[in-house]
Amino acid sequence: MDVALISWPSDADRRNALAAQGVPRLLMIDADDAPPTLVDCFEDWVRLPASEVDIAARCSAILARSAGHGSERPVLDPDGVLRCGTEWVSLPPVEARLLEALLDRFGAVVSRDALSRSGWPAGAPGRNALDVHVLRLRRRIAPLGIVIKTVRSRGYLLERGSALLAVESA
Amino acid sequence: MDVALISWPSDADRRNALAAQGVPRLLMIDADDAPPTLVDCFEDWVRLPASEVDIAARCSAILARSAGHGSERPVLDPDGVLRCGTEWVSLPPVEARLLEALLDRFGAVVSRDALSRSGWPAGAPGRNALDVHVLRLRRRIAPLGIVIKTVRSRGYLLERGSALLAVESA
DNA sequence: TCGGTGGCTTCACATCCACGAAACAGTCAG
DNA sequence: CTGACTGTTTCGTGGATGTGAAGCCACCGA
Repeated sequence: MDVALISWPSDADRRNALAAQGVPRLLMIDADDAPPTLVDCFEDWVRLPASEVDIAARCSAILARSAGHGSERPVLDPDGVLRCGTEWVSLPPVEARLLEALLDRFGAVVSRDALSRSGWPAGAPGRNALDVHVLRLRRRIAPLGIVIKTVRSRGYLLERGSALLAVESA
Repeated sequence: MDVALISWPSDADRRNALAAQGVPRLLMIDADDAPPTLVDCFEDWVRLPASEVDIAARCSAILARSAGHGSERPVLDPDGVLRCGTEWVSLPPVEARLLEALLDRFGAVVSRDALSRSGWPAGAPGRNALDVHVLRLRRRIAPLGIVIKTVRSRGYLLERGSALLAVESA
């Protein structure tokens, strides 16, 4: 695992993308810019110019934090408990299986077919069941700051929500 | 809650003392010194000279991180006395054994079966005995700010109550 | 540009089962 | 005898899962 070095605020998009996937980041800001508001425990910033030593120190501090902390990526334990940060929710069996499939490809698209097979290994019920379960799953995991995005006609994609990130760091 | 500003490395003793107490710290180091190795999530550092804005930004980042760490675990004496903070309650034999099992996996799910085996090593009585004892246990430990959460169809989970955490940290 | 259509979202039910809770009864110690 | 501890029965409530149907919206074709 490595720390991503990001120019701030010019590379804000890349930062948000990496944050959504829980990748550790170091934001590099210029002398005149305002310091960023950090979105999670796996982020830090330095003001340029900075020495190699300082940058390396901050990178290893981030990694040390993420090691002791468990990742900011959500974790689903075998009992159907989804944890993210200090919060957790319990997921009923079907939704747990669906989320597991999404989590295996965190940040990437999972097709409806693949999801359906994960949720109902013995064969899916009605076509609409998946939609409804995704809806319920969305509402259940929303408090954890995790979001299921729709990729039309391709499938679904799991990532960290952006709205809640702002709240958390406030 | 406030962040302690500490000169580094000259005030190392004070830093260690505060770290032991879990007080958030910001280490201020001079231009030529090597960056410190951070001991926990509640610590950060800046290189002097630094602007007010930068220092404030780092302080609030520390505070944001510290939200949600550190939960105190209750302790169960061999004689069936459960202590948490300054409060305590005494537990009857069955409930003590149940709580012991929950405590062994504090914060994680314990299945009803496992609980049942812990509570009645010689074989469980009726199916509902467990429900009733969990109910009684809940009421008994509630004053200590400990909560048994139900994870439907999976088991139970012991954790600190959220309401009391809010009160305590206020 | 105007409909249409497929794909997704959401709601309203219906069913089934797990768990919660009360009320009651038996046992044992002080 | 009294009260704490334990176990059982019983009933109610709410969660989990599926289904049908209505609504929205982007996109495609005429």
